[in-house]
Amino acid sequence: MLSKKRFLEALDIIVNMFPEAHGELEWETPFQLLIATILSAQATDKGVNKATPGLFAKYPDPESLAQADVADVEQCIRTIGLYKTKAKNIIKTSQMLVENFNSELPRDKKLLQTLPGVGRKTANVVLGETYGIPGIAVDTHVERISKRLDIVPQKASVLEVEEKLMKLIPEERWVESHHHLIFFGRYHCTARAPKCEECPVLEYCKFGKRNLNG
DNA sequence: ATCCCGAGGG
DNA sequence: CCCTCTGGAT
Repeated sequence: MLSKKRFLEALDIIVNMFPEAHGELEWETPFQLLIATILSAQATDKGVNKATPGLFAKYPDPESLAQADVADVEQCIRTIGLYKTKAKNIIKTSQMLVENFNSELPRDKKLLQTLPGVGRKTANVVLGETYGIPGIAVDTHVERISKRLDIVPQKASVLEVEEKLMKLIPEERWVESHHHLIFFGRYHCTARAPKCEECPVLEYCKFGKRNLNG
């Protein structure tokens, strides 16, 4: 298991690899970020960004999306995976925002998660991006990197990964670190063919050393 | 544990 | 072809 000190050293190197790391979903309002993030489940941000302009042109706010026809919303987002479930969820979420939350996003993590399609990861992303509320969203990249660096057991749940990262990283760095880890996972420490042979944190990485030695 | 599910990459 | 993508609900 990698120590806290060693992990923070590796994290600083990762930060320097992608100093400009940021959220890549495109949105104009907190509501649109929420919808885009719901749509991003098991989908690439590029795929989501391709569909959301058309969706938001027709349904820019909770009021309009709350009254939308399911079939039309499905049409708008059909190129994104899991589109049937997502169409239903974003309409219902919009209805709940209008009816229960005065058309505004609840800033409370638990409350936000009462919206259909919004789980822990999505709530963390939205609250961090819009209001700067500290949190670490554990997606497929963050989970993979945490396990490759061996800061959690290979069988750890995403919640256990989140709790471990919150222990290792100072709270004021949670939101930015999340983005750095994502960029590292998306563009370097990829799932399929990770670039271990040219990796600046190889000396910290159990997985990488084993990967190169065979 | 299983289902949902299209696009892009290797 | 097979794997992966800023998961969530049952």
